[in-house]
Amino acid sequence: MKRVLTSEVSQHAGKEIKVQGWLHKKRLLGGLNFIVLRDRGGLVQIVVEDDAEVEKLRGLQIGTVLEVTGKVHKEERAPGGAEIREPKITVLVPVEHESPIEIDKPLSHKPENLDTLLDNRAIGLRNLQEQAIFKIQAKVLEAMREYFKKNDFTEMNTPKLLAGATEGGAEVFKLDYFGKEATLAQSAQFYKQMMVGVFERVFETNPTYRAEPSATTRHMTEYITIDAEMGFVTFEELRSFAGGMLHYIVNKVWQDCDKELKMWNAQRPVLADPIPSIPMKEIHELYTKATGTGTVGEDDLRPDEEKWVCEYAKKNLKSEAVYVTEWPVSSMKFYHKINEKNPKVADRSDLLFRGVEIATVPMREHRYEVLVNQLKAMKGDPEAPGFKYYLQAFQYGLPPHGGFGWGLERTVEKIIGLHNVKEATLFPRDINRLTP
RNA sequence: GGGCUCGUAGUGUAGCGGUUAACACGCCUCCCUGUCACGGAGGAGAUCGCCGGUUCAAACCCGGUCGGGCCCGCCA
Repeated sequence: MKRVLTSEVSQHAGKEIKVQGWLHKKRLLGGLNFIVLRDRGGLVQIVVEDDAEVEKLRGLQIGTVLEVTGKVHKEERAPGGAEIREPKITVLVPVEHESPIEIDKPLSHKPENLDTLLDNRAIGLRNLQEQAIFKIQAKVLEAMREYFKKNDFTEMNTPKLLAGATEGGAEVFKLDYFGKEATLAQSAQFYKQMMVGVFERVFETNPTYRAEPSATTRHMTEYITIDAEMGFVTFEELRSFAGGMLHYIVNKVWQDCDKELKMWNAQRPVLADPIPSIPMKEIHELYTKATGTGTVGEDDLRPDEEKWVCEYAKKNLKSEAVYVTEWPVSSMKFYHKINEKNPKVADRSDLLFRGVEIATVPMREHRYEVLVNQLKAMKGDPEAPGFKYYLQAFQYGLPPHGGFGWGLERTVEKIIGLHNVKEATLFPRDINRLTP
């Protein structure tokens, strides 16, 4: 007999079927008993009246792997409108140990309980509500891929084992590479720019590694970056493209993930089109005026300031996402493009969404000589292995281009309304966690 | 790296000097023919993170230590 998925059981009313899955819940009432079976399609209720069948489950815990054959009945009182009766139960894999965490009701996501949640991840993820986070994550990725493909991007994969740091700033992980020192990629930056010379438009969705000793709700040492780069593009076009992607993601997720979003009571974000922009200087002034905390003159936004400006944009600009523009050159990377009209600022925008930065969206300096000079000015050696091959691409012709690095887990966290990026990561890695 | 906090049955919490450490969920036994957070009766399960100190007496106070969390810095 062919296996039927729980989600398709109701289509087999009146027929004998076989289902396979995990014991999700036992409700033993006595003469009439209900067990709930979970498979990739969801849940199905099985009514067990035969004592001998009930007895097969004695001592077996949630998680036990079962095969059940029985007759499908349309039944209004059953969840999903159908159930399996007169079952013959076969225990495929008995589980005798009690589950370390419960999987049939919402798990605690309180910060102080995160350790339990993550230590028992393999079991906890069987919880339907936990699964929903990652179905939404998969949908976000699907939406991004679709959006890239519609815009004629080529998907690629660049190496994560590197000879040297790809850019200044973030700390890198160092490791032994057959006696030489290698690093883990802290960004696909250089490779995606090189690939502009090949495909014009490229993207990848791969891990990024940062050895930052950060212990916050927004940082991990390994996370997925959606890296994109496009040639022959103006700053305005680039910003419009990235903003369009957030719109596309939200539309897609709210179209396809209704059930999952409801499990978390996720509220659809209000987004203006185009995503509004506020220069950093103006944000500092507004924030200082509103809170009394003096940030005027600073070359970055404080975390609290990022939250504040998102609230401000929601209230005044009808958008829960906002671009921070006109970044001072004092905090720019050597490969960023300095604004042609105002040399005090770089052509960079950070996309803030519901209080956190989810993407950095800058233009790159594409002129070889200018780029080398900017590198040297920041004490970089153009001959170093980390830079040499990167610069080669420019020497042989790269058009004006720009791109972005977009944090997948932060995006999912904020779409759902979670409070820690680790909640939106299957097996998070941070300064305190390397397992499971 | 700095600051502030928290470690009590499998899980989530209460207790904050004084007999046997309490409650909920889960687990075990029994009852229960429409449950769906089933209900009812009973039961098992905790050297109160660890080490030391103060005290007649420490889960509780003090010091140290280990492990978390949150914020800042840094970063996406």
